[in-house]
Order: sequence, then structure tokens, then C-alpha cells
Amino acid sequence: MATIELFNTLSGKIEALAPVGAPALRMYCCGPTVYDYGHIGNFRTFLQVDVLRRFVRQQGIETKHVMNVTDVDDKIIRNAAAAGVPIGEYTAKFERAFFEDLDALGIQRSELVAHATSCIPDMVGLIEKLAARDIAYQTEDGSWYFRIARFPEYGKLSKKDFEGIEDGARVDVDEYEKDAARDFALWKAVKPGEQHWETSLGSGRPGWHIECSAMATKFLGDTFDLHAGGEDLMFPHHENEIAQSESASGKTFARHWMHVRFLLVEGKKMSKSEGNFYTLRDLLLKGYRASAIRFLLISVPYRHQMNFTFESLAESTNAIDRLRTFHQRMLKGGFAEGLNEEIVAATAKAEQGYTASLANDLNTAEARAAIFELVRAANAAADAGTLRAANVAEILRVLDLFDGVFAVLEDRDAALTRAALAWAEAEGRLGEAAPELVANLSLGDAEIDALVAERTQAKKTRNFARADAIRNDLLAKGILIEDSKDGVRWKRK
RNA sequence: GCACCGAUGGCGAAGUGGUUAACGCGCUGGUCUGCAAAACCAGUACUCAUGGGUUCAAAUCCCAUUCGGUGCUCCA
Repeated sequence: MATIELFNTLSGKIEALAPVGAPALRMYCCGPTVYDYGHIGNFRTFLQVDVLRRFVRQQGIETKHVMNVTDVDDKIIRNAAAAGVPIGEYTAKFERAFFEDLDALGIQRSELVAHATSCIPDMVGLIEKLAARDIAYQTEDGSWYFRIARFPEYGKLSKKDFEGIEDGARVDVDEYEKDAARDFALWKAVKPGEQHWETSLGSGRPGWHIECSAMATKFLGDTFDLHAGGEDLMFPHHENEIAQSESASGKTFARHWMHVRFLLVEGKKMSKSEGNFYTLRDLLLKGYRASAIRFLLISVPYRHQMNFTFESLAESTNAIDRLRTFHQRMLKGGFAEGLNEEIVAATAKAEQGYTASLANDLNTAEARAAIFELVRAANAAADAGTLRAANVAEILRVLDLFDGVFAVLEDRDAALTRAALAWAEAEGRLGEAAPELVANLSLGDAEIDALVAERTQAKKTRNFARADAIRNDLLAKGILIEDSKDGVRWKRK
């Protein structure tokens, strides 16, 4: 069992990550606000947390992982109103889509999913606790705010120094009157026509930050092991969570904080106005595989800014093919009995490299490299006829270990792409799908088998023109013919 | 504007003081093939944005410049 070292934003240092005072690692990850389909930036964060979660569990540490779903906020209220549906109906659709996307990307479910709207009493309780100590205060319109002046450590996570900021000086006039510029909303008073809850705090809805404090402590206790999220959440969201939670409990909130850096798309910040904004579904409809998206998004370590490009996505597809082909070759077996000592050493080196790399602040790039080195060594030995059956068993074990975190060997891609097309059809968005993809999937297996058989026949009669025509035609529809000693195979690209 | 992070081959990307600068993709060559493809193997950065400096030794530390990103406001 390796000691897992992880950068801690709070201390600014790489520190050992381990459960304290409980058998399971208690972790909280800021989940989605379900007002739209998730984009690849969202999923990079969830994927990197998935890598951590899988590795922790692989190292023999159980997890108690809570993810929240924000199902009430300004954007949801605005969009639901525009769509003319209750917010519950509006969010249900996107929440369902979100979990489908997690599954498509091989992201394991957390032990617990907490909805903001189902934890309102917990949030109210927390705010009351703060109000009793005059840390929370109500403004004239009925909203409640957190008094930052009462939390001297404010800024310790994001390393901000607020001493130079004078309360009330040159501050935009907000809709509500706060005592100090930085004070943030705990509870928002109801506005006409908005979804609201009748509580002891008055009629209204929770502020954004309070839900995470309430839900994390409700399910994980006042103090827990790890809190994770995208780098943008560090300030103000996580800073505010700390302020609320630690003010209420008087104890440390999360010990360890993990922040995943943003990605760039084609060298630029992803944004709708740049035209480089992609949801997972956009990419699936373009014909990219879910596995390739997963592999690419986790191949760059979480603390590095990564540049997402379509070229690198295509490369990931090929890299996965290499791994899958190798995996199949090992599974197929047929190697002579015995043991090749050189390969024993190569296999052990790969396993050590894999584990040490991930234990070292989740260096996924290095872990990947260790496995590819094994692939090359084993392929070369297999070609030379020196690979032995006992080696293969070990190689498969190490490959399984690797796949326990990377999760790309099993080929679910065609099924996932089909599901995406079915969704597009239901949404009337089939026009966004790549034409080759539609052509490919409209061709049934039996039809392809028939064409492949016809080509084989044509080859026998040395009618190569006809054989090549069939081959090229299928290729244009994304179907690849592979001639081998054992006969002809085909696969969908 | 202030603060922080980054810049490594055609592309993506490890490596943060000391053997020949990982790995993947691509490309080139080879094996195989009717020709291809697929698969596998081999080769593929005398050099780490630029200019200075520190050191016996720097991609790795320091300073400056240029470029990219992020935070200061909703954002994964």
C-alpha cells in the first residue's frame, strides 16, 4: 500500500492523504448545478476526482464520498421560468443527463448524492447557529448575510489578504444593503413569483455557499478529510464554506483541499463566445469516443492546465486502441509455459512505476507512461517468441490494476455513441451529428458481414477492383476491414 | 491595474540541480499483404520561449522581457 501524497491548497504543500478517525476517507466534491448539459471542463474536474477516488480505493482505503447537486439557484430559476416549467421538472432533466454523462465517462458514483432542495432544514439550522452569535445578520429586505469581519481567517485558502479592503468603500451598490462589501448571502429573501421555502429565517431560498457547508457536515461531520472542486471554486465558494462551517462548529472544516485546474480548448479559454464550448454530447455526436474523452481528460495531471484539442482527442483514440489490442493479445494467450525473467522485471517495473506515479500527487501522465513501456516490452517479446505463459498472467494483473483507475480497456464506445444518437433524435438535434456516424450506424452488422463476404469472394477470383471498392466504401462509413491469418475481421472505427 | 500559474520535438505531454530529456500520437523505414489497412518492431528534440546571472554542474534556482492562462465578479 502506497502513501498517497496530494497537494493541499490550504497548506500549499504536498501532504499525505489518509482517513483520520474513521475507516473510510471522507470526501466532499462540489457537484453540478443542473441548469444545462455538462461540458468537458466540468467533466475534467469530475474525472480527476474519479481518478483519485479509484486510486484511493485501489490502495485499500474505503471512501465515503458525498457529491452535491445544486438544484436551486439564480440560473435555474431564470431558465425554468423562461421554459415555463417548475424548477423541479427543469432540473430533473439535466440531472438525469448529468448522471448519464458520468456513466458514459466511466465516473464512479459517489456513496452519497445530496440535493440542495432536500437539505433546506439543515441549512436553516446552520444559519440560525450563526445568527445566534451575530455572525449572520438580516437586512431590511429579509435576506441573511455572513459577517466576514467575524472570521479573521477569511482568505486562508485562496491566500488573499483582505486587510487593505475598507468596508463599504467604493463598492457597487448591491440590491440589498450589506454591512460590508465582502459579506455574502446565506439566505435570499423571496422575490415575487420565485420558488421559496417558509422557514424560521423568513420566506426565501438558500444562498449558494450554504448548501455545501450544510450537506458536507451533515453527512461527513464537522471535520472531514478532503474537499475537492474546480480551481474557480477556491474563491469565493470554498472560502465562504470554510467561513460558515468553522464559525458554526469552531472546528477545522476540511483538512485537505484539492483543486483541479481549468482546461483550454484549442489554446483558448473555453467559452460560448469563442465558439469552442463543448458538452460531452457535442463530442459524441461529432463521432469522438467516450473512452477517448475520458483518457484525454485524465492524461494530464490535475494540477496542470491542459490544452484540449481535436488532434489530441484523435490521438487518445489511437492510444486506447493500442492498449486494447495489446490486452486482447494477452487474453488470447497461446504462449509456451515458463517464465521470461526479463519480462518479469519489466512487469514489476511497470507496476511500481504506475503506483508510485499516482501516489505522487496523481501523476497520471507518468503512470500512463509506465504501462506503455510494459506494452512495448511485452509486444516485442511476444513477436520474438520469448514471452511465456506465466509472464502473461502477471502482465494481465498489472493491466487490470492500471485499468482500475484509467478504465478504458472495456469497449462500450459504440453503445454509448448509439445512445447519444438516440438522444439527439429525441431532442430533434440529429442534424448536429457527423454524417459518417449516421451512415455507420444505419448499416447493420448483417449487411456489413454480407459485403465483407462478397469482398472475400472477389479476392478469391482476383477481382481486386471490386474488392477494393467494397473496402473503400465501408471505410467511408467508418468501417475498417482487417485481413489477418485467422480470416477477415471488421470493426466500427 | 494588482496577484498567481505556465512556456519542453510536428502535436499532446512527463521530468523541477548531476547517467544517452519519459510516454502517447504523428512521421519515416521494416515485417506482413494482390495492393493496402490493421497489428508489431525500429528510427525520429546535441536540446527545454528569449536575454542575462548563480553553480564544478540548470529544462530544473534567480532576475528581466515576450507570449498564454487564471483569480480579483457567476463559472468545473
